Amino acid sequence: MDNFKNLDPLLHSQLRLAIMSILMNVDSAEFVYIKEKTEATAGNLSVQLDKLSQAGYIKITKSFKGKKPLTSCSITKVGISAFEKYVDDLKQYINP
Amino acid sequence: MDNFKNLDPLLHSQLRLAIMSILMNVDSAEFVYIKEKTEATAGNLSVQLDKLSQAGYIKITKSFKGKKPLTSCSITKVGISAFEKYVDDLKQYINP
DNA sequence: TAAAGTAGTTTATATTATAAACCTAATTTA
DNA sequence: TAAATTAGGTTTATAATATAAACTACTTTA
Repeated sequence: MDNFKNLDPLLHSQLRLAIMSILMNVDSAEFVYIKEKTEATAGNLSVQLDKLSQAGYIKITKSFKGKKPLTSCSITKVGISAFEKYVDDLKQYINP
Repeated sequence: MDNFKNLDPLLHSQLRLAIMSILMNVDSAEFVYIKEKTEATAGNLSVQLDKLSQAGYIKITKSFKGKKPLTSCSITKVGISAFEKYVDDLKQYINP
């Protein structure tokens, strides 16, 4: 309980944290839904989803809704663990 | 309770958050003490303390301990409010 | 069929964090 | 007492990160 634990840099980012926060509470979410909830630009969201996916924190499934592309995201077990650890580590910073 | 609040970018940084966390719990702290607790390099610490000071979140007092320079830091009222707001905003991200 | 819209991705730029190099003064060692 | 070492920083250069602008590919509407 002495020094500060390093916060997972992948999660210590407002947008990625918001994405993970959403995905913690749903089975899966579509690109457009996440975009609206986070108020992120599509470009930024695309990049950050990719990073989370690269890390294995989320799973991205590309399909079609009718004839339009549809990107769906869901959190993985690894992602859940990482999120929980992040929250736990963070407590050290925000509690007296 | 719908969309995500923006997290104060000045506080949403591991090192600056650690600095503020320390200063929330003491009257004042010396540069070297903060450096040890946070395990930051002196250069990085110097820069980040300066940013917090510029924002009015902390007060930096430069004096001498014997013949050596001594930099002391303390949190301001503005800093306390900002920290508390940050923690509050953050809860939206980490609670279900 | 031209213009506008949807759902994204790629790439260029701005911002931020970090470390390396540097400074000044004091102290120790040879 | 000259040279190296240490303390306590600051400044500056670089690496990493976030963001927005521009672009792609396809679809719908006028």
